[in-house]
Amino acid sequence: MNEQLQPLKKPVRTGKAGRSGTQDDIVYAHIFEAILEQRLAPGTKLSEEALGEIFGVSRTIIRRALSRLAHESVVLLRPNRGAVVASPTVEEARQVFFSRRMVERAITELAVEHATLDQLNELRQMVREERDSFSRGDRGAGIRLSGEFHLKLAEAAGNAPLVSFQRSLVSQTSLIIAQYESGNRSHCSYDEHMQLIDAIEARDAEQAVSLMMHHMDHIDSKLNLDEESASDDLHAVFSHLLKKPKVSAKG
Amino acid sequence: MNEQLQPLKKPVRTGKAGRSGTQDDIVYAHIFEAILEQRLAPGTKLSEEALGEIFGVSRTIIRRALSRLAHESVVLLRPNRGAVVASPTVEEARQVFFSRRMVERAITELAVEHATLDQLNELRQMVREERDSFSRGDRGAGIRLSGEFHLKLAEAAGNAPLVSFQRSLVSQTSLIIAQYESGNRSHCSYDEHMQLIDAIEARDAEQAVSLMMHHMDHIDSKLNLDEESASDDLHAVFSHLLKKPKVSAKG
DNA sequence: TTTGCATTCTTTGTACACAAAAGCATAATC
DNA sequence: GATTATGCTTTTGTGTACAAAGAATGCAAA
Repeated sequence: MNEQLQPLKKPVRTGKAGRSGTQDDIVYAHIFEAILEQRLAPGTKLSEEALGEIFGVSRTIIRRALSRLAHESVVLLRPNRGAVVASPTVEEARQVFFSRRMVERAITELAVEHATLDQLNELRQMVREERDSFSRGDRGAGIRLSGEFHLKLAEAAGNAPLVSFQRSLVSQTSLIIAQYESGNRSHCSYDEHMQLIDAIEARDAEQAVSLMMHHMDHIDSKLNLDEESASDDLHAVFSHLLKKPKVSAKG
Repeated sequence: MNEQLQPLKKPVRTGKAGRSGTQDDIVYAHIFEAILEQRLAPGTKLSEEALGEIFGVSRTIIRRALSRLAHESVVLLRPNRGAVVASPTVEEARQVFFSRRMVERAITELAVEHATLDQLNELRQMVREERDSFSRGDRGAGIRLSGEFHLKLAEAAGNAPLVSFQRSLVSQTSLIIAQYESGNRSHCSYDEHMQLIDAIEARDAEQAVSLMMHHMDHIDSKLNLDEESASDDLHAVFSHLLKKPKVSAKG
């Protein structure tokens, strides 16, 4: 209980905000990152007081961060019961993927029209970082960077509502991957990301969309959503009843 | 300053929540309704203290409601500067409409597959209410009910992320209509809504999507986004600089 | 032993007080 | 007379105390 971070150092990268972080941005980013990197398992209870102590801020800040996360369906906010890390069911996962296909298609088409060379080079840089993460075995960072790639692509498409929706979808997708990805098949999406950028730079809409749809298929096929989801499914079904306050920060 | 509602009576309809309202739901719904019905003009400053006094709750509740509205891009939350009713620019309006076309197409296709007869009858009931509002000259309620129709349709489609995105888009669309609709052409969408329900009930996907797309065209064509947006545009451009604390509750 | 109830304890919900930041007006100086 | 600086006011940001709602535990009765 008495382990506490020195008051809010690491700004993390909150996406793009120039002012890299008011306090709640920082808390938000930390919790989100912890969820993505599976240091916080689905179903884990997120006590306001405990988090406040850990981050050295009051419950007010924590509450705002949790509220944002809840709006993106990454945590579940139960009235009078507090927040838990969301445990998407198989059906919810399917719905997220359906929406993502729709959005990614639109984003790709818009990006072919609007993405600047600067933006495409930024995207390439992100893919390199993603590849480095996987090659040094940091799966959590890899998943996070892969998500940030798709978010950056949405920004390059230049449609604000789509960006906002995509942010929510990417967050949920990351959670789903963390929960359902079948073990050892490494999540090596960086190659497909690179090809996608090339097709966009060539302004080849048909090819770009085709690559994106295949990319979605590949992500999909790595998950246990369809067949063997029996045991995992059972776990997912009951995980919101079970309370396992496994705050797996190093003991 | 000393006019105050008796502490939070009218629950409004917050959408579908069984427990029809914690305090912030009620405040949220009231402010949202006021914006939709143009009792709060774009650019209007939303002071936390004033609203708290009006609704008889503390700033904490107001702040949460404003935060939700900001997440839906209905109000703009400027750090240390407070909240104002959003003033979507022409470009932002175009982006919202682009996203809406995409989402409405998907929703229509899903609704053809999944909507139950009960849901379709509920939708018909909503359209009747919408028609009644317009026929008794209540344009604000009409716009709101029209938006709620599209939201209900999204729920009938059975995809949670789409519902959430649609909620945000509908809110923004209502704001855009309030800001840009060219005067006297009454917003009589209820007829198209009825035809749409019929096509969905007939499970005629092609027809339903076609109707929906034409419906979008019609909404679009009633707005001043394309040509004559000069003066209105100027107003929109500067409304975030000007401060006009026109809290148009009856003085 | 098990089940139902009551009490206690933990955790969230709300209000309020204080601190800090931004805006405004006044005044002084160039 | 215009412009800038400074302090004054208003409004938001944050922390904290208190209230209320759930959950857990223990005791009693069947």
